[in-house]
Amino acid sequence: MSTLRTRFAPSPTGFLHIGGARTALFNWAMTRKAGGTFILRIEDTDHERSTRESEAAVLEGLEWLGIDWDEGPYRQSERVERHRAVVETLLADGNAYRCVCTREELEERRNRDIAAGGKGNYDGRCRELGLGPECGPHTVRLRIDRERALRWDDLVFGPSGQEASEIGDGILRRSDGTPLYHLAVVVDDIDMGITHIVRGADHHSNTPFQLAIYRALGAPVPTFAHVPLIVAESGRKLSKRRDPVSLQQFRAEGYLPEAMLNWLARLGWSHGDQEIFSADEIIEHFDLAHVGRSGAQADLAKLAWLNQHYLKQCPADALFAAVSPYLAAVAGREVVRDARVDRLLDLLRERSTRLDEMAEKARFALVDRIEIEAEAAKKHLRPVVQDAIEALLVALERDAEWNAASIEAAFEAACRAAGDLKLGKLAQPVRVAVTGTTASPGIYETLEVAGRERALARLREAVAFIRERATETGGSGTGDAS
RNA sequence: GUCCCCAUCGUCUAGCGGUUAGGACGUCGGCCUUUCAAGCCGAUAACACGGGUUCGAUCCCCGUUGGGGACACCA
Repeated sequence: MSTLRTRFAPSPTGFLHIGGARTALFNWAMTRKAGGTFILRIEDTDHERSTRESEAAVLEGLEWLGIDWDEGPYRQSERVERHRAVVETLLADGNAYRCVCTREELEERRNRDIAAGGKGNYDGRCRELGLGPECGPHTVRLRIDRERALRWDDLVFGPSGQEASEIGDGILRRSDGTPLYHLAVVVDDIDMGITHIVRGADHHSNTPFQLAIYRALGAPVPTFAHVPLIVAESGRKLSKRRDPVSLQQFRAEGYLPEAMLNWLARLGWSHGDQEIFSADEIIEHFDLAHVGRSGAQADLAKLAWLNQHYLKQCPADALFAAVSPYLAAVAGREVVRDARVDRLLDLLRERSTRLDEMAEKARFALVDRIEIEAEAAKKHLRPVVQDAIEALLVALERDAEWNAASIEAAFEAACRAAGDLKLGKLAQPVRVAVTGTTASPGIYETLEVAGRERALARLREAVAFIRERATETGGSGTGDAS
């Protein structure tokens, strides 16, 4: 057991998004590899935006991916008293001071400073005033030692940080008495004994200020690693409106957790030429040293490929469990698993990238009535094939076995009876008649899996359709002539 | 605007001074073939630009350009 302690600290202000999921994954993989302790902490100090529903969504998302934690979930909101006490200590020992500047004053001075070519940092007006608790409405600011550089060696970005003079004395506590995020995270991370902080690169520039808090508290500084952000396919920041970013959404669309995990892992991290990683392999090989420093675009095509890969090698029972809800949605009823359904899924897994798509392709074998695509009917259900279909019907009606081999024999007989018709000429019309579409598994398998009664009924309907069509066109044999 | 960061095929990336710049997804072509897939084979395609350093730069340094992030009494 190592002493490595990490944490994932999402704020429950919506769903778990893929950037957060990846951060969690990296933390988890690193911790599991080292045999450390992984802590989950919900940063819910923003009461306006935090909800219990999204907290549940976050936990659900992690569980779905198979990311487990050893401690927590803790809630930051439960620790506010501790945060307040820390601010008092800081105040008492002179590492923090009260500030009575109002927002308006602050903004005005800031603008003036920028106009004069300054950086717009807090000017330190209240820094040496020695304001006491009775000074009226006030915030509490950290007294940053301007002589000491705020630098650290980032495990991903390398030497990082800036001069203390580059940042102003930040606020630790609001005038309403509530602590700010920066103070809360640092205190929590210290109290929970976090040794390695792996988080999104959006915190890279926040780190100097947090470093200053660690110093003021006299606490050892943990090791930091900032992971580059995931960007949209447009190249820009992920947009909740335009881009698919919610883990729940991917899940609903029928992506397998294995595929999701694999995809997320390879987004910004690599291990030589290897593309396929199981959870165990990620743990075995994960290394922050091989996390890139540039942002990664979410490549949905790659996800689709991975998903099909996992679909293809999924054990039958697991596959059924995963598609079952989608099958039910298409069938309009619970679909019971049997040999025929397993066979169907085996045929479909090579033809689908997602579970919802797979269920849709299974429709012909699940429902009694299907719609024939107009275009397909027009092109394939023509008088030329009427005789052949009728011959096939005769042969199939005699087929009691009803498996791919026996059906194939029936097709051969029908083609012979129809004057040595080529199989292709018959297969496509039959496919359209039985599935309603021009694409499906092999024709024998398609019939097998559609079921004997359903297949025969649809073929009879097709014959009726062709007859009717011949009449409509005046019975002049237009179809035959073409 | 200020500060910080990033930069290899369309995308994810390998590379850590000397390589025909590799892999994967995608795309395109071929094979297979009763459709669609899958599979197999092949092709396309990159070191942003300009200066240095060096015998030699994708790799090290500087600048430019481009992109991203942070600058709240949000987290």
